Amino acid sequence: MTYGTKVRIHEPISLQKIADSGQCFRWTKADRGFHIPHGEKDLFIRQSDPFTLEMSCTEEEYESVWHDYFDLDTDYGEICARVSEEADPFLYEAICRQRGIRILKQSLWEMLITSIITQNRNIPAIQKSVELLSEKAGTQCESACGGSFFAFPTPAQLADMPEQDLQECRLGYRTEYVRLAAQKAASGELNLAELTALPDKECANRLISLKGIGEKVAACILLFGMHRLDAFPIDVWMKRVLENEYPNGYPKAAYSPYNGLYQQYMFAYYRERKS
DNA sequence: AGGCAGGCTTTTA
DNA sequence: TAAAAGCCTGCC
Repeated sequence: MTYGTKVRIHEPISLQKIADSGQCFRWTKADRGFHIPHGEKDLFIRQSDPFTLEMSCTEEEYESVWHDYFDLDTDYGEICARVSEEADPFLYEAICRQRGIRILKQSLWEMLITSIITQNRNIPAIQKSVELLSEKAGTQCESACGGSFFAFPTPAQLADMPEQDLQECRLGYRTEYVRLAAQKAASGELNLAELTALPDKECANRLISLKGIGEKVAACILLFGMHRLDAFPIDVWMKRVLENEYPNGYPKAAYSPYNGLYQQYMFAYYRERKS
């Protein structure tokens, strides 16, 4: 593998922390770095220090695709600096420890399906299902390494999967949820462009009207698929955080419009600390 | 109306 | 055997 493009960025990033943060399920370890499928392109990336990214793509592709994928135009330092150590020592510590996390700009469709799949499952199991779906229904694409990889299936590809193939993706009772969402997206009944135009609350409600999507999954889709940084998913880990660290209430209003971003630091910190 | 219990596929620890 | 980035249905 050749890493032809080297970029210096202005604030620290940690690929490892992003990989562990539970927002991407197709990253795999490769060559002291990671392999990342994204649409019909893929990337091999590694870092020699917190400010240097080495990538397999051309500079042009970095500028047009990957710079945005890693959300490098958002000033995380500024957003984190709003949190006061005196007022909120727990969040402050979480941010210090998890510095380098970013909210990736992944495909909305892929995040919609992936988020449905996450319910009641652990991360290795989620990764396996997403990979199986891609292998069985996704387009085979040419990889930057010379081999090939499978893109995440489009709505039509997913909707057209033979029953047998879909069953083999180990989705359990979520199989029906995935199929229904794919059929609606393929038919146009669910229009992702229209969804994107809705304000947070309406957007979440539209998603919740789909079978298999509740409040938590809808929040994940907003945060990870639409980059709505205020969306605040409360899963079992965040429930523990809120109960144990904020017995007198969490100052959600004060942290708008970045609740989702702060949540990501707390989620990662608490999970790491307790496991 | 809104809250709660029980069930759900499969994998992992 | 229980828990896992939860949601749905039925019941009260």
